[in-house]
Amino acid sequence: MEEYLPILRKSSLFTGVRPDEIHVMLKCLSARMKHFKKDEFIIRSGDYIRSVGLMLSGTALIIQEDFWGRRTIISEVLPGTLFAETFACLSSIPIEMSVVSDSECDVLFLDFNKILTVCTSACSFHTRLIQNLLSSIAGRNLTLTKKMQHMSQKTIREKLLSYLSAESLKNNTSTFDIPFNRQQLADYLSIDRSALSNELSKLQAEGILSYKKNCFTLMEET
Amino acid sequence: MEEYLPILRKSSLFTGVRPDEIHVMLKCLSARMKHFKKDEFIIRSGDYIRSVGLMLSGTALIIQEDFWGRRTIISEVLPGTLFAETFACLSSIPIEMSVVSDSECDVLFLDFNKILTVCTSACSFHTRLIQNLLSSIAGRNLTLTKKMQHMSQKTIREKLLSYLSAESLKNNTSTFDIPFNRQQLADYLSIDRSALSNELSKLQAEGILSYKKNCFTLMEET
DNA sequence: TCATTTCGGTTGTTATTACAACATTTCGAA
DNA sequence: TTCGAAATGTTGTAATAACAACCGAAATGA
Repeated sequence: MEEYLPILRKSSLFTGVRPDEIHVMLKCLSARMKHFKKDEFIIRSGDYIRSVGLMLSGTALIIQEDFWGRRTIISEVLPGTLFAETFACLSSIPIEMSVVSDSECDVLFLDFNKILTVCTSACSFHTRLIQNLLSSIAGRNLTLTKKMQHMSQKTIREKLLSYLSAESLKNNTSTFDIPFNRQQLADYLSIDRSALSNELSKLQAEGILSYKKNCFTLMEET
Repeated sequence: MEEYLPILRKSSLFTGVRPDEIHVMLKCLSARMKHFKKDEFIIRSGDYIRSVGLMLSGTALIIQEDFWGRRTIISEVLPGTLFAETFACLSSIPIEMSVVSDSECDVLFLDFNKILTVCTSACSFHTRLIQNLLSSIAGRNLTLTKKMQHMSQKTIREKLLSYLSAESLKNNTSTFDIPFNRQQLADYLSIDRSALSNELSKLQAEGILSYKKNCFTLMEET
């Protein structure tokens, strides 16, 4: 377990917690580690979740199956990633996706109720843990809300302007870098890459914005 | 304040809390009520939020402005609605939307840190409050994730099947009712209503599904 | 009951997008 | 520097969607 301390320290759940405290906390939370071989179910769709998972080593895939059994990979779980928090918070709803190991894995499971319930005054760190958990979920919330706003626009042009406008406001400047290359941006907005490039050209030609590589400038209305 | 007890009881924040307890809690949390006239800022974009808001009476609009100053209404805040939770959790990030009263309003503000920090053993209800807050945010998270999965599909057909498949799995049956009429479903998926109807017809003709009003049946693969 | 409105489906036209194929630029490694 | 690979931009075409206009059925309510 000791060996995974660096991973734990970097995880969103334990940010701001001193290494020596983490040790005490794991005891207090009766955390349990479990080993998985490749291609085992870590969480099975339909389960009722009472623990959050924290990937210590190895990788897993979050997978969803539709009515006809077609599988979609929702995301990858890398070391240090917290997963299943949402369904741990909503323990009355069965989880609608599976987590399957993609290599040998060590996973730490933390009982959700123990995180919530303050045990003794000595465990003051509970507050911090709860804060981190809330931040983690709220952060994802924010990410999703933003992406949704862009994606709910009808045309590629509107999606682009919605995204770039948000980036501009976030950075509080009309000139800014974006963290995506063209293909990544296209994937993020669920559009075609070449159509994206094309629309960018048009926007530039019309004087609505200008760009060079990943650096964009939005123009004030004339 | 007394008059608003029914509203508070119905709010997601106080579910599971006894009416007499709510009274004590409000004191303990040093909740403060504020009155707004129509068209006043309840929360201003760029603010750093440290309290969650709970609408007691009246309605407000959550509004966003883009780079060019174009306004979009994100949602409506009705009595009993909790708002600004996400940014209260992420207090280091300035809020990117404004809340503006759409009529005379009474709003209850609850200090976020006081909700998180357990004060005395007598205030055991903190745990419940935190649980409710987590559930609220996690619930929205789930809603957003689902919608995102449907919306990120490229064609209307794929969006529809993604949505219907999810509904089917949620209800654990291949025949189920959906809570939307055609226009609402189209709005939810950000597509055109007539195009939606059209695609439904085709899907039925192809024997992939059948429907009658809001009742749908998905067919097994032949 | 009848009148009216709302809702869902259909069709044709136009606009937008995806896709493929290819050109150009950029960048890093040999 | 030169070469090759990856990223980005451009263009044409086919597929798809939005939009408008319309019809009929169902719901509503006077």
